[in-house]
Parts: sequence; C-alpha cells; structure tokens
Amino acid sequence: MRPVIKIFKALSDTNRLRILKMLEIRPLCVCEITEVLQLATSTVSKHLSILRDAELISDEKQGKWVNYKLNKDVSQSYVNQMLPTIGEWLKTDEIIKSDADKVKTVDRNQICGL
Amino acid sequence: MRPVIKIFKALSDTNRLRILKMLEIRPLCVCEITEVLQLATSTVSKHLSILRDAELISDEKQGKWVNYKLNKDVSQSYVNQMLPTIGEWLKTDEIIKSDADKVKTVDRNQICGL
DNA sequence: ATTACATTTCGGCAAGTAACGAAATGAGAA
DNA sequence: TTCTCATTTCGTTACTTGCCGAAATGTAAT
Repeated sequence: MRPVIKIFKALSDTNRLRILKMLEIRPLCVCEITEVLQLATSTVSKHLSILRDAELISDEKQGKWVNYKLNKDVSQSYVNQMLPTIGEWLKTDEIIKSDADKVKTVDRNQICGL
Repeated sequence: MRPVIKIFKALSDTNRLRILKMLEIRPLCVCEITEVLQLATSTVSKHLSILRDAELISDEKQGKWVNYKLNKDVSQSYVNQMLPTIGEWLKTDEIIKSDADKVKTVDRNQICGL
C-alpha cells in the first residue's frame, strides 16, 4: 500500500507536476528548476527529494551540479504508466506550456549564483 | 491544473483507495463502508465527499441509504484511466483482499443502527 | 589547504488534513 | 405530524505539508 500512496502524494502538488513535465523535456539541475518555478532553492530541493523518494525521478552528480531526470528504469513501471496520463491531462495547461518555453532557454551557467 | 491535483490528492489516502477498490466490487452505502474500514461514520462520509468532489465516484439516494458507486460516466475519463493502474499496483495488497472478502458478506440491514 | 558555490538539511511558521463525537439534516415509516 | 435512523456538517485536536532563510555539506577550482 505505502509505495502507491507515496507516489500519489508526490503527484499531489502543482510544483511537483511542473517539475516532472519540465524533466520530460530534458534533465535539469536544481538551480534551473528554481529559476523556472521562482521558489527558494531549499523548497525546490525538498520537492525533488519527494519525487525521488517516490522513485519518479533519479539524480546524478555532474561536476558542480546535480542533474535530475525522469526515472525511466524499466523496473520502475510507475512513472512509465503515470506520465502519459498526466501529460494528457495537462495538455492544455498554460503554466506547463510556459514552463516548457523557459526550460528551452534557461542555462545553468547564466543563472546560478547570481 | 486544479482538477488533476484534486484527483491525486483524493488518491493519496489509504482509506480512500480502499473505498475505491471496494466500490469496484459493488455499490455500497456509508454504513457498509464504515463497517469494513472501522472508522467513524463522519470520517467515512468525509472521505466519500472528497472522492465525489474529485469526480471519482457518484452517489444516488435509494430509500434510507445513499449508494456510492464508481463514476463510470464516459465523460469522466479520469477514473477509467486511473482505476486499472491502481488495481494493478494493489493486486497483491492483503488489506485490499481482506476488504473484498468483507464486502461480499456485509449487509446494510444487519449492521446499520446497532 | 582554502575558497567558491550548488545543493541539502534544519528550524519555524502558516495552512491544510484526518480523525473523532456531537449536533444538524432529511427522507421514510408510523 | 412525529419518530426513526442513515448521512452530513460542525467544532476540536493532533499531525502533516509547503514555504522561507540560515546554517551545514560536499565537491571543484584556485
């Protein structure tokens, strides 16, 4: 029972859904996500840990940054089943579309540590 | 965005998932669900209102009782997409199985108003 | 080794949630 | 109408959640 609840809780937040949809475009570091969502870094980090704990995403150190990406591991069928559904439901969402635009132009070297 | 969040929040509770799985077997009234979950009637009623508000279930007065059932209305694709996935995830859950057994024997005429 | 900096963890606050019992509601039976 | 009884609503309590800023971590560059 627990893992299922964990997944639904993870998906029960607007900002976390926005993060998942952004990661569908490409892997992102914390500061890039922070820039798009306009939240405190610590808040974004917390959201990411919740998504990771639900095994919806995974992280990977790369130099100074931590890259987060969707967990497409075949053994984790949860995301694979859920993401298409979420995508369908959010297809017309303006915030998601606007986030997608921002993700395309955001650059970690420009925005981090300003 | 909002309706999606509402659905995931509704699904983020063990007792509400149990209710959904029970309603998959047959329509039930509040007191029957109360008997299986062993919660206060008011608590169960609240859970049901949350599920209804998310359009996952619908209700129907029938004499003294209110029958709750899954919302299979074609216009509500949310449940139809979600329930098979949830069912798959909970396939081996012991609590869900035990609930199913209880649902088969529970009788509103026996248990209500004791 | 020391500094710089992306990220995480901690402490605290405001808002939301699940639980209960008691009181209110409303529809069927007498 | 009045009574009964399934259900809903209300008021309270304990717990959880999302947010922030400050402090702690840890790694890369100097």
